[in-house]
Order: sequence, then structure tokens, then C-alpha cells
Amino acid sequence: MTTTADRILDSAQTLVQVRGYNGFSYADISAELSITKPSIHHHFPTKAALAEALIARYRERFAVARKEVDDDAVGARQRLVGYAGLYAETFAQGGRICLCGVFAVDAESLPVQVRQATDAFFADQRQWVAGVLAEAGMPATRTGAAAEAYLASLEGALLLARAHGQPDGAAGQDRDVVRSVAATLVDALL
Amino acid sequence: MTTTADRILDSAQTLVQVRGYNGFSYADISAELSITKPSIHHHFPTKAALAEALIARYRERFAVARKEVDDDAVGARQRLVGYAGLYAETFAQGGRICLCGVFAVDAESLPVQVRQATDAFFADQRQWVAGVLAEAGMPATRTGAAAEAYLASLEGALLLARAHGQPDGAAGQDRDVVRSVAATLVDALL
DNA sequence: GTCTATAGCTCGATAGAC
DNA sequence: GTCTATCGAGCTATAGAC
Repeated sequence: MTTTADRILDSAQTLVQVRGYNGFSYADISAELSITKPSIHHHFPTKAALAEALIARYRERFAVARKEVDDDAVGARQRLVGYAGLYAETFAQGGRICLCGVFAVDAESLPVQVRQATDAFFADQRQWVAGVLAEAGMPATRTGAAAEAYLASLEGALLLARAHGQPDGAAGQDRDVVRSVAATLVDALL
Repeated sequence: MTTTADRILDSAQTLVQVRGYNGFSYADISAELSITKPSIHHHFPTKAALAEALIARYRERFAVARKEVDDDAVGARQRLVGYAGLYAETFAQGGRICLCGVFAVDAESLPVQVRQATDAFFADQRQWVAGVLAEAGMPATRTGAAAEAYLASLEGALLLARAHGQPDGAAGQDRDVVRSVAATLVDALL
């Protein structure tokens, strides 16, 4: 069962990840779902409230996906590569980038709660990566900076992939930038 | 001597780097420079034309700044660290991020020429970094991927720095995320 | 090259019927 | 919970005087 609120969030999330927070409107969601704008306002009274709901759901879902990587992967190396796969799969779905990467760029347009949630998302990711690096035997004095570097490289790789896939609607035959960058980092850090 | 066109570009570039391409308007430039919107249209008929001029100037200026790093730094390591300093200094100026990072996120809103120029900017940076890595003795089979990883980590570090500095207008006392990430990458790659 | 005035459109959001 | 109708503001852009 999918509620209308869920369908609105699905549409909005894709729009944010592809066009940016200031690059879509309620009219776009309205057209995609064939419901009117006031109906969307009924579920999410303001665009800011929609952004709050978006990032809350994104954090939950990302935590679940990361947990699956944790359960399936064996060893630190596989965990880090599997984690990078989450980012690569995002981009594979129509050239989307990380919702929080977009929210970081458009932070000035967003309410404080969303900015704080964006920061918290990254802090959460950094902590997880640092834990995996510690598991791999990296000294505790280095895991924090290394985790931040890994996270930065993944977010940045999405930007490079986006920029590269753009001239026209070209896509597909290109090398996987995200997985390549992740592999370089894993090899260099471990 | 500073022409009106230059002052418009200065204002617009800062606005894009702080708010995103869809997060500012001609009215913002008008207010900042105390000239009217039609005057801006006289110099840059459309917002798309303004974006074209912005990225053209950005590429030129970035090439000049990079050349200064090339002239001043001794050895590959210093060159890479000095290059990262260009990104760190950008963020130090009011939390700006790379213009091309913003344009990568907002690519869907931009004309094809600007998207291609954004891609070309990244290709240019990757080539330069790859050359420095080769100079440091890295085998040619690895320099391309390593350069892309370094570039991705710098662009991503700007996003993390932006997200982190955001809860309220907090700033200043924070650690330099960009330089930290760059140092981690340089140590790991060389 | 800068201005006043305004067109034409889209935006986020609201009122109120069903 | 969804709709029709609409508001007021902001947007990019243009016409035309100076």
C-alpha cells in the first residue's frame, strides 16, 4: 500500500535530486502524480515542511540500506565498497545525486531544521565509515579524517558524474565514476 | 578600472556560489549594486547568458590562480596542497563553494553550453592533477583515476564544510574541512 | 548605458465547496 | 482528501524615454 503522502515524497525526492531544491515546484509534482497543488499542500502545508519530511525519510531509508550492506558484506573492504555502491546506484537511477549533497548546496534556501538534519546525516555517515576503518585496523587518531575524506570523495564523485553525463542526454556507455573514485580511496586508505 | 559588467559578474558569482543558480535573481544583483534590473539585462540579456559569462571568467581566473600555485610551489606534494588551498580559500570567503560544483548540481536548469563548459572545467582540473601525480612518480595507468578521486574529494569537502557550518550563522572556530580532506588524500595517494 | 513602467508568467499558499 | 478558483508576490524579460 502506498499512501498519497508517500507518492508525493517519492516524486519530490527525485525532483530535488535531479533539479535541486529551488529547481522544482508543486506544479511539477502535481503534473507527475495527476493531483492538484492544493492536495499536495494538504499533506505538506509548505515547501519547507516537505523538505523536512524528505530528509527525515531519506535518513531512515539510508540507514536501512547501509544496514543491509553491513549484513551482507564480509570485512571492512567489502563494507566500504558496498557502501559506495549505494551512491553509485543513486546516480544510476536517472543521474540522481545524494539528497543531502543537494541540500548542502541549497542550504541558504532551507529552514534551520533541514540544515541541521543535513549536517547530522553527514555526521552519521562519517561515524559509520570511521567505525569500519577502525575495524580494518586503522588507528583511532586517523579514522575521523579518513572517513570524512571518503565521504567527501563519494559526494564529489556524484557531482563529477553529473557534470560528465550532461552534454545532451548522453548516458550509459560511460565508466562508473563513483565506483572508480571509491575504489581508489579504499585502495589508498587501507 | 572596474566595468559595470565586471561588477555584475562579481555579484552574480558570489550569489551562485552561496545560493545556487536557481536561488538568486536579477533583483538581488540590482539591490547589491544599486542599479536597475533592465541595466543588468543590457549587459547580460538573459540569465543563461550571464551563466555563460560567469563560467568563462571562472575558468580563466582559476587557470591563473592554478598557474600561481605552479610557480610558487616546489614539488608535487606542495603543488597538490597549494591547489587544495584554492578550494579552501573559496570556502573561507563567506562559505562559497566551487562555481562548477553548483553548476553540476543545477545542470538541468542550465543551457547546454554551460553544461559542457562545466564538464570541460573538471576535465581540465583532472588533467592538471594527473600531471602533478605523474611528476611525483605515479605510474601513468593510475594517474587518471587518482586525479579524479582528488578532485572529487575537494568538491565534496566543500559540500561537507557548507553543511557543517550551517546551523545558524555559526562560523570561524571550525576546523578546515577542505584542507584536512586534501591532506588525507595527498598522504594516501603519494 | 541607465532609467521608469510593465508585460506575461510561475511561484507558494489560501478559501471554501464537495 | 480532493477539487475549483484565486490571491499576492516574485520571476525573467521587453518597450521606450532620456
